[in-house]
Amino acid sequence: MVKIEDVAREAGVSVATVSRVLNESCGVLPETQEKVRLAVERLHYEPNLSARNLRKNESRIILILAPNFSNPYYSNVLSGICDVSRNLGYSTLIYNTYDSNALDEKLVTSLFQKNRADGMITLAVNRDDYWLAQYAEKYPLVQCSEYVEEAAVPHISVDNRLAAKESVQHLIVQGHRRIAIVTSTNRYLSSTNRLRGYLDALEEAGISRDDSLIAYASADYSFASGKQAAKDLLSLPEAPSAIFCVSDILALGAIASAGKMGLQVPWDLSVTGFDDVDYTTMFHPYLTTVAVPCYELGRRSMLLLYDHITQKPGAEREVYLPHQIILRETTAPQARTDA
Amino acid sequence: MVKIEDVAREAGVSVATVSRVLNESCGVLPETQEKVRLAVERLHYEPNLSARNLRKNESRIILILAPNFSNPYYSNVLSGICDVSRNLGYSTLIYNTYDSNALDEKLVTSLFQKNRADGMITLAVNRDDYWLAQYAEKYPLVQCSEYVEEAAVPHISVDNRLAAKESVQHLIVQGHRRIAIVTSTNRYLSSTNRLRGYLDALEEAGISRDDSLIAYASADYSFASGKQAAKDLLSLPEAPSAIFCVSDILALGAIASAGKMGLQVPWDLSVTGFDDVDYTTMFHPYLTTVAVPCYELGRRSMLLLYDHITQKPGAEREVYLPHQIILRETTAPQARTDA
DNA sequence: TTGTAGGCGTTATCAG
DNA sequence: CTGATAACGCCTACAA
Repeated sequence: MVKIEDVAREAGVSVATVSRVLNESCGVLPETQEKVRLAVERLHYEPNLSARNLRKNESRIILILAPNFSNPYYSNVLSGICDVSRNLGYSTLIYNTYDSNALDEKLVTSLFQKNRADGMITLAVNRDDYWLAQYAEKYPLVQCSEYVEEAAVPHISVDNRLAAKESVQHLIVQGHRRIAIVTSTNRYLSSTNRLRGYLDALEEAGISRDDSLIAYASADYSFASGKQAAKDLLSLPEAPSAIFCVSDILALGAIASAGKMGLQVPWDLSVTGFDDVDYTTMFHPYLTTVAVPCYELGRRSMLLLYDHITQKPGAEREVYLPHQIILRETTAPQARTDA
Repeated sequence: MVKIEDVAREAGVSVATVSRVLNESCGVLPETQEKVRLAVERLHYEPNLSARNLRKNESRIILILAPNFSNPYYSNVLSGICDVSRNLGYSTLIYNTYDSNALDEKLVTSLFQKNRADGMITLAVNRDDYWLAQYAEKYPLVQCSEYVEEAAVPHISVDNRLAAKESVQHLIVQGHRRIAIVTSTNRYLSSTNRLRGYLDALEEAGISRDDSLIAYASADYSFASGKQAAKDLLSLPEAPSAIFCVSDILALGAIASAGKMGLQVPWDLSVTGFDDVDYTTMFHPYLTTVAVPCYELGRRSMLLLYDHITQKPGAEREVYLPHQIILRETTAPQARTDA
């Protein structure tokens, strides 16, 4: 292993000078700098990060708390984070939280005390993970997509409530009155807010709430659970003519269920999803959904975290990125069988 | 920050003793051990990893070189790696290689010289990434799924050639003679081997090779490119009655193409995929495919890497995990229109 | 069984 | 502008 001392000898200067050239390059004669650079080249010198980190008391590592990445939503967010962090000179350490819950305060705190990470981005905190607030006072933290409403901790997401409302309004405009929702039993704030948005839309349109039209899929938005939830809904004495699903995969499950029960989407049933992941346009009917800028969400999270790590004055604490309602083939005006 | 010295003072022993308890626990009186443990508890002491790593010349970090994780195949492998590495006391650093190619020797080597990682697992090397061989002489490395055939570098995968052969044989048994393949323009060994397996099966069955039946989809197995490749194939004067695709997503694209051209799968066309990712059973017809044990592949990779890091004598250098042909709804006996 | 002390490779504070 | 040197927090001979 070649170290700074070797470079100093090779360049005929002191280690201090080498270090200066490597870091700031300020206050060193251009010719001395050149000598050092050449020596570094010749020896293929790379500074030892453990030593540097020890000395500077930093790690240049960002911790990412992510649930099962198989969800394409998360993989896109991850890409965004990784791209930015690399540009900023950080490495990204990924901790699998296995579809939340296991997200343990002690584990996380220990990683920071041990000086393993300079900051953290969470992708799927539960709305009641209150411990985060206390944690954020001590270490740089950004919550991406999901966040704890009551805690004043930096977060970045989409306006889920508004997006859901707009999506349901589209259904209402199409003449639907019996509109169901398939949400999830997880404890994500997004699920709550999408339900709120759904109710907002109904209320504004003067449609009274019917709790039998609120179905719950599994915590991890599994296809099977979406299928089951839709089946239950469609088996109701007064079945809905439209279903708003809080995730694309759930919507796909709902469509499958409808097909199995002999219902044609969108003619017999309208379905909408959320997120706009790739497979929404892999099969007909293409899914009407809400596009969420996953990659951008990731990118901005890292940028925001960096502001907090570097203690940039006036760093934002709350960012909402624009969403977009994408009309495709799974919604249609209600067939007027009643009224 | 509480350090080992504080613990020593609190416990009334020397730092050496504390260190011993923390690491080996050998040769320390049980009662002394207890004193130390209590002090650690009281002070919430966590050893500083930078310092420890500097001293022990290790990082306890594993580098994972992965392409776009949005591919569910990779996310499952990743889960397997992460689970094992955590148990082994390693953190996993993920480097996005953006659908290969950018996998740069200099970048990787520098990460090791800098002492940032103790070992590396690659998920998608190209079959001609020969530099890996030299690299592997200096640093622990395991290639997962894809590997460089000519290089004697540890790798773990599935027997792609055999699996492909078996898959095509299933088609042959069903009476198909004009069997096409949709492979990819990427430089993965798996693509090559699946093509070899396809040819093996044909040859063994006495079916002569027809290069017009070999189509190439995009390097990243995109749905759109699968669609296009299938379209070209089906537009042939003598169209194939079965298509073997080297990836599930490609197969889904082929099915979409067939549908668009008025062909019913499996009655008018048989299609098979590869990998068995989740969405193969999200839409009818469910895909006949080859199941690859992704999670297990990841798990075993990390285990193998650990053997190499710890220089376990007789650590394996070549591991093949069993695959499984899964018959579902996209293959059927050929409709005897010819012959 | 336990303690003392030197050093891992850097950076940063001083003098010069 | 440059060089010597003291930390950073930990582990591990070696000594007791």
